[in-house]
Amino acid sequence: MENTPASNFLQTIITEDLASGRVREVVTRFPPEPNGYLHIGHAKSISVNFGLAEANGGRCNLRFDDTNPEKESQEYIESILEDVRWLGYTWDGEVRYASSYFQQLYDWAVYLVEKGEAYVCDLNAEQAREYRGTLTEPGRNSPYRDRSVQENLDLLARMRAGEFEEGEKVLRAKIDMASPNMNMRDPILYRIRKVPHHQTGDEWVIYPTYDFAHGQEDAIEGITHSICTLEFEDHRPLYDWFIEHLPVDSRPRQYEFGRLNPSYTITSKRKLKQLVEEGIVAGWDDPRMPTVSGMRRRGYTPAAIRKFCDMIGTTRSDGVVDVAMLEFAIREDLNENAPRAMCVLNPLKVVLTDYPEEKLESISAPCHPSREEFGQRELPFTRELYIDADDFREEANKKYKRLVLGKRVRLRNAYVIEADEVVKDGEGNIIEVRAHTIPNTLGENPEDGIRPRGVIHWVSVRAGRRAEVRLYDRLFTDEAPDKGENDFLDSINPDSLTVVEQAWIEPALADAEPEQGYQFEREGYFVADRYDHRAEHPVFNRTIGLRDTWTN
RNA sequence: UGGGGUGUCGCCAAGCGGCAAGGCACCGGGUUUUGAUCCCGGCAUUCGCAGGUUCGAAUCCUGCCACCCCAGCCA
Repeated sequence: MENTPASNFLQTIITEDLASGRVREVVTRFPPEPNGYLHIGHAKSISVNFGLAEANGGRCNLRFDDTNPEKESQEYIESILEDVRWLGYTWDGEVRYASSYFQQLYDWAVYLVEKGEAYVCDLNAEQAREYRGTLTEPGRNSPYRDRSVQENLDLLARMRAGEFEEGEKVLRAKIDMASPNMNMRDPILYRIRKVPHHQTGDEWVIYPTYDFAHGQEDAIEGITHSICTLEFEDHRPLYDWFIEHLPVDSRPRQYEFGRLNPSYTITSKRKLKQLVEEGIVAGWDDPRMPTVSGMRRRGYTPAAIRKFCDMIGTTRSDGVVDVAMLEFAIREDLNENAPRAMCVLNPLKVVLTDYPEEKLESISAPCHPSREEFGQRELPFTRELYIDADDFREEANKKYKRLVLGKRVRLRNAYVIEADEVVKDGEGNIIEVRAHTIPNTLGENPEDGIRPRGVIHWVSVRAGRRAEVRLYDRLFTDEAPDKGENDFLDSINPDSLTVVEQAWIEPALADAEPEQGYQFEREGYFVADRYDHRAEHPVFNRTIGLRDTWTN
């Protein structure tokens, strides 16, 4: 995998650390909590963490930060593993779990208690909030702050033994209730949760908080650069506090970068989960979802996602990235790598009156306009064809480069035809166009010098196959569905999915492998649905339309 | 009225005292059996604002403004 030596502030830090000898090797980690599916924002984090390790000859771990069993599940673990692999990354060694360090974390908690730097607090959640103060007022010390080491040790052991109920007691670090940084106001290290954990079962009834766990997990694994997003910046002093006050044998450092916010998209796990649970989308992997699995099903490729992550860069500024950049990345990949095919989405029958009824001609056409190695495919050509209804008008001005009554058009990869008359139903709708072929125009221009006005795609009525095509559009109509007071559900795009039940495809397409991407010429990029596509019932999803610069 | 951040073209983003890279988008033109691709060309006398230092500033200093994050026993 080519890795552009992405120059960003993190690489600068790493380069200096390597040069100064602060670290001998770069070790990063991607630490998802298994409480939802990975989305495009995670893809950026993955790209940053694995990318930096790779670019510097280092390693990157995959570690589940599973410290809150209430919200986590094995299903999420499996989806995350699959997504990271699909994106093309290989983590160092085995998959890690924060939960496998629970005993070590507990021992360190005991260590802090023994040093008089942590205490068991009996304040309930509401009281704790009151004691914590506000952004502008300092907090007050908990009345339980000065318990003896002996008592704290006893209480902590009993918390672990399950002698207290949830919410009754917590273990807190003794730092500074007057700190302007809320995170330093005696943060909670352990809380009681009498729920089974997906990895440790019922072994524990107390669980460490993110703050008490994350840095130590990094230290245990020898992480040199612990990279996270901006909202954790205020936690860094606490992260460092634990590393300094605990007998850990490695000194990881935390660095933060700006989160990815694509326009017309939401990346809040909570809200994505809501879309799934309320049935607004078909699931976490619905092609309209910004999840890795959704994008996969939509037809995005790992290469395109990685390219996009490279394009947007890694900085500490917080902005909205135009989804057009993501769309550019997938178009660029598919333009280069997707075989071409023809599919008529809105069929209108054309009868070539000069073409014999029984005749079936097999026309060989290239699978890609510039990559010969893609080979050729056979296109059956017959008297009756389907073209797209939008590609025919009874009359039109010169700017309309398609079929017009009395005019000529090139059938892609086949003959030039000329429209002679239209057949309408009782309501005046055009139901058929009668036309004739211009002789010797297969691969040649008309001998009379009259050039066709354009090129349109087609599929044989007799030899073509019916297909279901799902046309996806952006899920939200608002550029920032999440912004300020906006309720993201108010800007759901009612037309984000249009199912075309009777599209017509060239026969070879029925045998497409699931997940194979194609360019349906003049229409866009499509992918054979990962789950529903079958030769007997072809199903294609529109990944993204072709760039369209046609201005009326 | 606390603390932590960020402000360079519509969007992303280089730049780190020597006189504004690149990409996306957009706008022209050329090629084309995809109104696609490709190819050429255009697109910030200006870097949130105001002062100051300097021969010289987006880059240094001062002040101001805007936006983001923090008061979960979530991560």
